[in-house]
Amino acid sequence: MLQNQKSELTKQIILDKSFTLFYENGFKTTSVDKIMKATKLTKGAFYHHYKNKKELGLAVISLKVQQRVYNGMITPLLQSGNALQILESTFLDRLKSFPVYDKQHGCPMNNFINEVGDLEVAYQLALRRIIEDWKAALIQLINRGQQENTINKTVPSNSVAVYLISAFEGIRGI
Amino acid sequence: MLQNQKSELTKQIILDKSFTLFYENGFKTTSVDKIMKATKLTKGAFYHHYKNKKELGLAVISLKVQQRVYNGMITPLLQSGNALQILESTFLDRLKSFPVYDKQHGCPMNNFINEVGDLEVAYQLALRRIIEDWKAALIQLINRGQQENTINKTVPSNSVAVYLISAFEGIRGI
DNA sequence: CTAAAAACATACCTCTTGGTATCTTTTAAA
DNA sequence: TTTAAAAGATACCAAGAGGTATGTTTTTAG
Repeated sequence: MLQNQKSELTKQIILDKSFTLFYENGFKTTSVDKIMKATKLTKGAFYHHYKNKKELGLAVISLKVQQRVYNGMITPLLQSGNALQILESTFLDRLKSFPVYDKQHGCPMNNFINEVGDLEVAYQLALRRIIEDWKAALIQLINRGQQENTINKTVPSNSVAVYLISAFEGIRGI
Repeated sequence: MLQNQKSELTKQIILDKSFTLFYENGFKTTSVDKIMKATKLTKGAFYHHYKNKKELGLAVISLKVQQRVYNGMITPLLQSGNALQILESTFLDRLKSFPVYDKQHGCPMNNFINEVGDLEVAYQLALRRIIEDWKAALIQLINRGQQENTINKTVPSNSVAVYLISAFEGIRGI
Protein backbone atom coordinates (compact mmCIF):
# COMPACT_ATOMS: atom_id res chain seq x y z
CA MET A 1 0.00 0.00 0.00
CA LEU A 2 1.19 3.49 -0.79
CA GLN A 3 2.72 5.26 2.17
CA ASN A 4 0.63 8.42 2.11
CA GLN A 5 -2.52 6.42 1.47
CA LYS A 6 -1.74 4.21 4.43
CA SER A 7 -0.98 7.20 6.58
CA GLU A 8 -4.21 8.94 5.61
CA LEU A 9 -6.16 5.76 6.21
CA THR A 10 -4.93 5.19 9.75
CA LYS A 11 -5.41 8.84 10.59
CA GLN A 12 -8.99 8.50 9.42
CA ILE A 13 -9.52 5.32 11.40
CA ILE A 14 -8.23 7.01 14.53
CA LEU A 15 -10.39 10.04 13.81
CA ASP A 16 -13.55 8.02 13.26
CA LYS A 17 -13.11 5.87 16.33
CA SER A 18 -12.26 8.92 18.40
CA PHE A 19 -15.39 10.72 17.32
CA THR A 20 -17.54 7.74 18.16
CA LEU A 21 -15.97 7.21 21.56
CA PHE A 22 -15.96 10.90 22.41
CA TYR A 23 -19.60 11.03 21.42
CA GLU A 24 -20.56 8.02 23.46
CA ASN A 25 -18.41 8.49 26.54
CA GLY A 26 -17.10 12.04 26.46
CA PHE A 27 -13.72 13.48 25.66
CA LYS A 28 -12.08 13.41 29.05
CA THR A 29 -13.07 9.86 29.92
CA THR A 30 -11.96 8.49 26.57
CA SER A 31 -8.28 7.72 26.90
CA VAL A 32 -5.81 7.38 24.07
CA ASP A 33 -5.38 3.77 25.12
CA LYS A 34 -9.08 3.07 24.69
CA ILE A 35 -9.12 4.67 21.28
CA MET A 36 -6.16 2.70 20.06
CA LYS A 37 -7.55 -0.51 21.48
CA ALA A 38 -10.67 0.15 19.43
CA THR A 39 -8.65 0.73 16.27
CA LYS A 40 -6.61 -2.46 16.85
CA LEU A 41 -3.52 -0.31 16.57
CA THR A 42 -1.09 0.79 19.28
CA LYS A 43 -0.07 3.92 21.07
CA GLY A 44 3.04 4.16 18.94
CA ALA A 45 0.90 4.60 15.87
CA PHE A 46 -1.16 7.28 17.56
CA TYR A 47 1.73 9.44 18.66
CA HIS A 48 3.31 9.03 15.27
CA HIS A 49 0.32 10.70 13.61
CA TYR A 50 -0.86 13.07 16.34
CA LYS A 51 1.24 15.30 18.55
CA ASN A 52 -0.99 14.75 21.58
CA LYS A 53 -4.58 14.23 22.67
CA LYS A 54 -5.35 17.91 22.39
CA GLU A 55 -4.42 17.90 18.71
CA LEU A 56 -6.69 14.89 18.20
CA GLY A 57 -9.53 16.71 19.91
CA LEU A 58 -9.12 19.68 17.61
CA ALA A 59 -8.99 17.40 14.58
CA VAL A 60 -12.18 15.67 15.63
CA ILE A 61 -13.92 18.99 16.10
CA SER A 62 -12.84 20.56 12.85
CA LEU A 63 -13.02 17.43 10.70
CA LYS A 64 -15.87 15.41 12.14
CA VAL A 65 -18.08 17.62 14.27
CA GLN A 66 -17.95 20.52 11.85
CA GLN A 67 -18.83 18.26 8.93
CA ARG A 68 -21.81 16.96 10.82
CA VAL A 69 -23.18 20.38 11.50
CA TYR A 70 -22.57 21.51 7.94
CA ASN A 71 -24.23 18.48 6.42
CA GLY A 72 -27.17 18.47 8.76
CA MET A 73 -27.86 22.10 9.50
CA ILE A 74 -25.94 24.53 7.29
CA THR A 75 -25.78 23.18 3.74
CA PRO A 76 -29.55 22.51 3.63
CA LEU A 77 -30.11 26.20 4.34
CA LEU A 78 -28.38 27.19 1.14
CA GLN A 79 -30.97 25.67 -1.20
CA SER A 80 -33.09 27.90 -3.35
CA GLY A 81 -36.81 28.06 -2.65
CA ASN A 82 -39.15 29.48 -0.04
CA ALA A 83 -36.91 30.65 2.78
CA LEU A 84 -39.36 30.04 5.58
CA GLN A 85 -40.10 26.56 4.33
CA ILE A 86 -36.41 25.75 4.08
CA LEU A 87 -35.88 27.02 7.60
CA GLU A 88 -38.73 24.96 8.96
CA SER A 89 -37.99 21.76 7.09
CA THR A 90 -34.27 21.88 7.85
CA PHE A 91 -34.87 21.97 11.58
CA LEU A 92 -37.77 19.55 11.58
CA ASP A 93 -36.17 17.08 9.19
CA ARG A 94 -33.05 17.06 11.27
CA LEU A 95 -34.86 16.48 14.53
CA LYS A 96 -36.93 13.73 12.99
CA SER A 97 -33.94 12.07 11.38
CA PHE A 98 -32.12 11.23 14.61
CA PRO A 99 -32.01 7.56 15.51
CA VAL A 100 -32.26 6.45 19.14
CA TYR A 101 -28.48 6.41 19.32
CA ASP A 102 -28.28 10.12 18.58
CA LYS A 103 -31.12 10.96 20.92
CA GLN A 104 -29.40 9.18 23.74
CA HIS A 105 -26.05 10.85 23.27
CA GLY A 106 -27.14 14.39 22.49
CA CYS A 107 -25.42 16.76 20.11
CA PRO A 108 -21.72 16.10 19.60
CA MET A 109 -20.97 19.80 19.25
CA ASN A 110 -22.95 20.72 22.33
CA ASN A 111 -21.31 17.93 24.29
CA PHE A 112 -17.90 19.24 23.35
CA ILE A 113 -18.89 22.76 24.31
CA ASN A 114 -20.11 21.64 27.69
CA GLU A 115 -17.17 19.42 28.39
CA VAL A 116 -14.04 21.04 27.04
CA GLY A 117 -15.35 24.39 25.86
CA ASP A 118 -14.24 26.33 28.88
CA LEU A 119 -11.04 24.40 29.42
CA GLU A 120 -8.90 25.16 26.40
CA VAL A 121 -9.00 28.32 24.33
CA ALA A 122 -8.22 26.37 21.18
CA TYR A 123 -11.38 24.29 21.61
CA GLN A 124 -13.43 27.37 22.30
CA LEU A 125 -12.34 28.93 19.05
CA ALA A 126 -12.91 25.82 16.97
CA LEU A 127 -16.39 25.33 18.38
CA ARG A 128 -17.27 28.98 18.22
CA ARG A 129 -16.35 29.05 14.55
CA ILE A 130 -18.86 26.31 13.79
CA ILE A 131 -21.61 28.18 15.57
CA GLU A 132 -20.67 31.42 13.85
CA ASP A 133 -20.90 29.73 10.46
CA TRP A 134 -24.26 28.25 11.36
CA LYS A 135 -25.49 31.59 12.61
CA ALA A 136 -24.30 33.39 9.49
CA ALA A 137 -26.12 30.92 7.25
CA LEU A 138 -29.31 31.36 9.25
CA ILE A 139 -29.11 35.15 9.12
CA GLN A 140 -28.50 35.06 5.39
CA LEU A 141 -31.53 32.87 4.82
CA ILE A 142 -33.76 34.98 7.06
CA ASN A 143 -32.64 38.14 5.28
CA ARG A 144 -33.38 36.55 1.95
CA GLY A 145 -36.82 35.55 3.15
CA GLN A 146 -37.48 39.07 4.31
CA GLN A 147 -36.48 40.52 0.96
CA GLU A 148 -38.66 38.02 -0.84
CA ASN A 149 -41.52 38.74 1.58
CA THR A 150 -41.86 35.19 2.86
CA ILE A 151 -40.56 36.14 6.30
CA ASN A 152 -41.89 38.97 8.46
CA LYS A 153 -39.63 41.98 7.96
CA THR A 154 -39.84 43.13 11.56
CA VAL A 155 -38.11 40.14 13.10
CA PRO A 156 -34.46 40.72 14.02
CA SER A 157 -32.59 38.08 12.00
CA ASN A 158 -29.59 38.03 14.30
CA SER A 159 -31.60 37.38 17.46
CA VAL A 160 -33.76 34.82 15.74
CA ALA A 161 -30.70 32.98 14.49
CA VAL A 162 -29.19 32.82 17.97
CA TYR A 163 -32.51 31.73 19.37
CA LEU A 164 -32.99 28.98 16.82
CA ILE A 165 -29.55 27.58 17.50
CA SER A 166 -30.05 27.74 21.26
CA ALA A 167 -33.47 26.16 21.19
CA PHE A 168 -32.33 23.44 18.81
CA GLU A 169 -29.36 22.56 20.99
CA GLY A 170 -31.55 22.64 24.06
CA ILE A 171 -34.00 20.23 22.51
CA ARG A 172 -31.14 18.02 21.44
CA GLY A 173 -29.75 18.06 24.95
CA ILE A 174 -32.89 17.59 26.96
CA MET B 1 -18.48 22.17 69.20
CA LEU B 2 -21.28 19.62 69.29
CA GLN B 3 -20.50 16.48 67.37
CA ASN B 4 -23.50 16.36 65.08
CA GLN B 5 -23.23 20.09 64.39
CA LYS B 6 -19.60 19.66 63.49
CA SER B 7 -20.41 16.71 61.31
CA GLU B 8 -23.17 18.57 59.49
CA LEU B 9 -20.94 21.56 59.03
CA THR B 10 -18.09 19.69 57.39
CA LYS B 11 -20.52 17.78 55.22
CA GLN B 12 -21.92 21.11 54.09
CA ILE B 13 -18.45 22.52 53.47
CA ILE B 14 -17.56 19.52 51.34
CA LEU B 15 -20.88 19.78 49.52
CA ASP B 16 -20.51 23.49 48.79
CA LYS B 17 -16.95 23.22 47.57
CA SER B 18 -17.83 20.19 45.47
CA PHE B 19 -20.70 21.99 43.80
CA THR B 20 -18.50 24.97 42.97
CA LEU B 21 -15.68 22.85 41.61
CA PHE B 22 -18.01 20.54 39.68
CA TYR B 23 -19.68 23.61 38.23
CA GLU B 24 -16.42 25.25 37.24
CA ASN B 25 -14.41 22.27 36.09
CA GLY B 26 -16.80 19.38 35.66
CA PHE B 27 -17.49 16.30 37.71
CA LYS B 28 -15.01 13.89 36.21
CA THR B 29 -12.04 16.24 36.26
CA THR B 30 -12.63 17.31 39.85
CA SER B 31 -10.88 14.78 42.04
CA VAL B 32 -11.61 14.09 45.66
CA ASP B 33 -8.10 15.33 46.42
CA LYS B 34 -8.81 18.67 44.80
CA ILE B 35 -12.05 19.06 46.70
CA MET B 36 -10.47 18.29 50.04
CA LYS B 37 -7.55 20.57 49.31
CA ALA B 38 -10.08 23.35 48.73
CA THR B 39 -11.82 22.61 52.02
CA LYS B 40 -8.50 22.54 53.91
CA LEU B 41 -9.48 19.13 55.16
CA THR B 42 -8.11 15.72 54.23
CA LYS B 43 -9.18 12.61 52.44
CA GLY B 44 -9.81 10.86 55.72
CA ALA B 45 -12.50 13.36 56.56
CA PHE B 46 -14.12 12.88 53.18
CA TYR B 47 -14.36 9.12 53.31
CA HIS B 48 -15.63 9.34 56.85
CA HIS B 49 -18.66 11.32 55.71
CA TYR B 50 -19.19 9.97 52.20
CA LYS B 51 -19.03 6.40 51.03
CA ASN B 52 -17.43 7.30 47.72
CA LYS B 53 -17.34 9.95 45.00
CA LYS B 54 -20.53 8.67 43.44
CA GLU B 55 -22.44 9.26 46.65
CA LEU B 56 -21.04 12.78 46.78
CA GLY B 57 -22.19 13.39 43.21
CA LEU B 58 -25.70 12.29 44.09
CA ALA B 59 -25.69 14.48 47.19
CA VAL B 60 -24.61 17.49 45.15
CA ILE B 61 -27.35 16.86 42.62
CA SER B 62 -30.15 16.33 45.09
CA LEU B 63 -29.07 18.92 47.66
CA LYS B 64 -27.44 21.68 45.65
CA VAL B 65 -28.49 21.42 42.01
CA GLN B 66 -32.09 20.61 42.83
CA GLN B 67 -32.30 23.53 45.26
CA ARG B 68 -31.00 25.86 42.59
CA VAL B 69 -33.62 24.82 40.09
CA TYR B 70 -36.38 24.99 42.65
CA ASN B 71 -35.39 28.44 43.89
CA GLY B 72 -34.81 29.87 40.44
CA MET B 73 -37.36 28.18 38.23
CA ILE B 74 -39.99 26.18 40.10
CA THR B 75 -40.98 28.03 43.28
CA PRO B 76 -41.55 31.30 41.39
CA LEU B 77 -44.12 29.51 39.24
CA LEU B 78 -46.28 28.76 42.26
CA GLN B 79 -47.17 32.38 42.99
CA SER B 80 -50.72 33.56 42.54
CA GLY B 81 -51.45 36.06 39.80
CA ASN B 82 -51.66 36.19 36.03
CA ALA B 83 -50.29 32.83 34.87
CA LEU B 84 -48.85 34.06 31.59
CA GLN B 85 -47.12 36.94 33.30
CA ILE B 86 -45.63 34.64 35.93
CA LEU B 87 -44.42 32.32 33.20
CA GLU B 88 -42.84 35.13 31.27
CA SER B 89 -41.26 36.94 34.19
CA THR B 90 -39.89 33.77 35.77
CA PHE B 91 -37.96 32.88 32.65
CA LEU B 92 -36.89 36.40 31.80
CA ASP B 93 -35.96 37.35 35.36
CA ARG B 94 -33.89 34.24 35.68
CA LEU B 95 -32.03 34.78 32.43
CA LYS B 96 -31.37 38.40 33.30
CA SER B 97 -30.23 37.55 36.83
CA PHE B 98 -27.23 35.49 35.81
CA PRO B 99 -23.85 37.07 36.51
CA VAL B 100 -20.95 36.58 34.10
CA TYR B 101 -19.79 33.65 36.20
CA ASP B 102 -23.00 31.75 35.55
CA LYS B 103 -23.05 32.65 31.90
CA GLN B 104 -19.57 31.30 31.45
CA HIS B 105 -20.23 28.01 33.17
CA GLY B 106 -23.68 27.22 31.85
CA CYS B 107 -26.42 25.47 33.75
CA PRO B 108 -25.22 23.15 36.53
CA MET B 109 -28.03 20.72 35.92
CA ASN B 110 -27.49 20.64 32.20
CA ASN B 111 -23.76 20.21 32.71
CA PHE B 112 -24.39 17.23 34.93
CA ILE B 113 -26.79 15.74 32.42
CA ASN B 114 -24.28 16.09 29.62
CA GLU B 115 -21.37 14.79 31.61
CA VAL B 116 -22.57 12.00 33.84
CA GLY B 117 -26.16 11.63 32.74
CA ASP B 118 -25.61 8.67 30.51
CA LEU B 119 -22.97 7.05 32.65
CA GLU B 120 -24.70 6.06 35.86
CA VAL B 121 -28.36 5.18 36.19
CA ALA B 122 -28.48 6.74 39.65
CA TYR B 123 -27.50 10.11 38.23
CA GLN B 124 -30.01 9.78 35.44
CA LEU B 125 -32.81 9.25 37.91
CA ALA B 126 -31.80 12.10 40.20
CA LEU B 127 -31.54 14.53 37.30
CA ARG B 128 -34.66 13.29 35.61
CA ARG B 129 -36.60 13.86 38.81
CA ILE B 130 -35.62 17.51 38.88
CA ILE B 131 -36.77 17.97 35.30
CA GLU B 132 -40.00 16.12 35.97
CA ASP B 133 -40.74 18.40 38.91
CA TRP B 134 -40.00 21.44 36.81
CA LYS B 135 -42.16 20.14 33.99
CA ALA B 136 -45.04 19.36 36.35
CA ALA B 137 -44.95 22.88 37.80
CA LEU B 138 -44.98 24.37 34.31
CA ILE B 139 -47.89 22.22 33.18
CA GLN B 140 -49.84 23.11 36.29
CA LEU B 141 -49.31 26.80 35.71
CA ILE B 142 -50.23 26.58 32.05
CA ASN B 143 -53.37 24.64 32.88
CA ARG B 144 -54.32 27.24 35.45
CA GLY B 145 -53.77 30.00 32.91
CA GLN B 146 -55.96 28.17 30.43
CA GLN B 147 -58.76 27.80 32.95
CA GLU B 148 -58.49 31.46 33.86
CA ASN B 149 -58.43 32.39 30.19
CA THR B 150 -55.05 34.12 30.28
CA ILE B 151 -53.41 31.42 28.19
CA ASN B 152 -54.67 30.13 24.85
CA LYS B 153 -56.64 26.96 25.47
CA THR B 154 -55.50 25.24 22.31
CA VAL B 155 -51.82 24.97 23.25
CA PRO B 156 -50.74 21.55 24.52
CA SER B 157 -49.40 22.27 28.01
CA ASN B 158 -47.20 19.20 28.12
CA SER B 159 -45.40 19.97 24.86
CA VAL B 160 -45.05 23.62 25.74
CA ALA B 161 -43.53 22.72 29.10
CA VAL B 162 -40.97 20.44 27.48
CA TYR B 163 -40.24 23.05 24.89
CA LEU B 164 -39.75 25.82 27.46
CA ILE B 165 -37.34 23.70 29.45
CA SER B 166 -35.42 22.66 26.36
CA ALA B 167 -35.18 26.17 24.99
CA PHE B 168 -34.17 27.60 28.33
CA GLU B 169 -31.43 25.05 28.77
CA GLY B 170 -30.28 25.59 25.22
CA ILE B 171 -30.00 29.31 25.75
CA ARG B 172 -28.14 28.70 29.00
CA GLY B 173 -25.77 26.38 27.20
CA ILE B 174 -25.09 28.34 24.08
C1' DC C 1 -11.92 11.02 84.95
C1' DT C 2 -12.06 7.31 81.81
C1' DA C 3 -13.30 4.65 77.81
C1' DA C 4 -15.46 4.24 73.62
C1' DA C 5 -16.98 6.21 69.57
C1' DA C 6 -16.90 9.74 66.22
C1' DA C 7 -14.05 13.08 63.50
C1' DC C 8 -10.15 13.78 61.16
C1' DA C 9 -5.07 12.98 59.50
C1' DT C 10 -1.31 10.29 57.34
C1' DA C 11 0.42 6.95 54.62
C1' DC C 12 -0.08 3.90 51.26
C1' DC C 13 -1.95 0.81 47.35
C1' DT C 14 -3.59 -0.17 42.74
C1' DC C 15 -5.12 1.33 38.42
C1' DT C 16 -5.37 4.57 34.73
C1' DT C 17 -3.76 8.52 32.54
C1' DG C 18 -0.93 11.22 28.91
C1' DG C 19 3.35 10.95 27.14
C1' DT C 20 8.30 9.27 25.82
C1' DA C 21 12.07 6.21 24.35
C1' DT C 22 13.28 2.75 21.69
C1' DC C 23 12.74 -1.11 18.93
C1' DT C 24 10.95 -3.60 14.63
C1' DT C 25 8.66 -3.60 10.24
C1' DT C 26 7.17 -1.63 6.04
C1' DT C 27 7.57 1.50 2.17
C1' DA C 28 10.21 4.67 -0.95
C1' DA C 29 14.17 6.10 -3.42
C1' DA C 30 18.96 5.22 -5.31
C1' DT D 1 19.46 -4.56 -3.56
C1' DT D 2 20.83 -1.57 -0.31
C1' DT D 3 19.58 2.36 2.71
C1' DA D 4 17.04 5.90 4.75
C1' DA D 5 12.78 7.35 6.25
C1' DA D 6 8.12 6.55 7.57
C1' DA D 7 4.81 3.53 10.08
C1' DG D 8 3.91 0.95 13.75
C1' DA D 9 4.85 -1.99 18.14
C1' DT D 10 6.63 -2.60 22.87
C1' DA D 11 8.05 -1.17 27.10
C1' DC D 12 8.27 2.10 30.26
C1' DC D 13 7.57 6.39 33.35
C1' DA D 14 5.70 10.03 36.44
C1' DA D 15 1.53 12.00 37.88
C1' DG D 16 -3.01 11.68 39.30
C1' DA D 17 -7.14 8.96 40.13
C1' DG D 18 -10.31 6.49 43.68
C1' DG D 19 -10.05 4.06 47.64
C1' DT D 20 -8.26 1.62 52.10
C1' DA D 21 -5.79 0.89 56.46
C1' DT D 22 -4.45 2.72 60.32
C1' DG D 23 -3.02 6.25 63.05
C1' DT D 24 -4.23 10.55 66.13
C1' DT D 25 -7.33 13.90 68.03
C1' DT D 26 -11.76 15.42 69.64
C1' DT D 27 -16.27 14.73 71.53
C1' DT D 28 -19.63 12.06 74.16
C1' DA D 29 -21.38 9.10 77.66
C1' DG D 30 -21.01 6.73 82.06
